[in-house]
Amino acid sequence: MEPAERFRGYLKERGLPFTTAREAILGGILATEGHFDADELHDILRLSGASLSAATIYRALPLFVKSGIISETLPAHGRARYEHAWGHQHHDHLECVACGTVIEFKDDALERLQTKVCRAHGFQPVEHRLAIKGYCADCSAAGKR
Amino acid sequence: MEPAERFRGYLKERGLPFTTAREAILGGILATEGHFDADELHDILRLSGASLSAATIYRALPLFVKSGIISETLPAHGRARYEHAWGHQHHDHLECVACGTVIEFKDDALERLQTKVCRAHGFQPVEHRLAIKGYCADCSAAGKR
DNA sequence: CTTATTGCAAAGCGTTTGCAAGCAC
DNA sequence: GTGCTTGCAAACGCTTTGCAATAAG
Repeated sequence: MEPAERFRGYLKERGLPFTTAREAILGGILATEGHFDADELHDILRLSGASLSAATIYRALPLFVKSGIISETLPAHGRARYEHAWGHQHHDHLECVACGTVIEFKDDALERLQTKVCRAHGFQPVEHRLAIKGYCADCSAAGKR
Repeated sequence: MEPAERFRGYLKERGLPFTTAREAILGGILATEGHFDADELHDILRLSGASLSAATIYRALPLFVKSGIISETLPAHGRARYEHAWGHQHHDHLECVACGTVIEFKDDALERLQTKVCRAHGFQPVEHRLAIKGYCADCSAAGKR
């Protein structure tokens, strides 16, 4: 199933309208590759001709999260950040503190160990988030550290 | 070395005064066991008789972070959070979404695997943060999930 | 035609900052 | 005394919300 299809289905299930604003925002989200925040999304929409108020974007974002199209990531600089979730399996992040690049990775052994730690504490995990900050290969080579 | 000693040393190194306000804030921080945010710290100080403005607390917190007494943790509910760092080795968190309890743990195998993942990506880690959200043993037993 | 959405502007919230008065050294 | 700190209140940036007008089904 495609994200657009899924989103329309989510709205229909709840009797919510698929407005032109929501259509534009969906397009804006799908046009981004990586991570984004509300303001960056607003800029993308402005550039693509759609002119929506910030309020509309802030009101729409939770719908996209609940429908599983995107998910919230760790906030940066005091702004909430989002990433694509639909069709993307769980992954963790390597964040370069010099250039801001985010490298996504997934390691099964790491996942298994986490499950093990949870079990040892009688803890029922729901989700987890691992972010490693440091210097990417390029910045490291360029002596930026 | 004790935290108080360390903090005074940090100030002295930079020719900064150890004011009564900073002394009170230091006391407030040491009086907390777990994690806290600026507002909770303010409350603790109010209860212990010291009456400081929020601005003073916000201005002091970076000094405590830089001196290594505390460190910033993942923000929650839009507020920056802190935890004791002095004398506490690195650890990760299990956060109960039902009762808010934070269980700290450390797992060497987990740490080693992370280092391995970084190496595989030519990434130079500086620090990492792992938070697992879910239900603690008590809440899980109480059927809160 | 009914109900939810939109834009606008105002309010909220945590955090930061300018300025005059007040301590630490 | 000199310089950094403090409190106050105003300013800030991100996000939320009340309200009247508007669009979706």
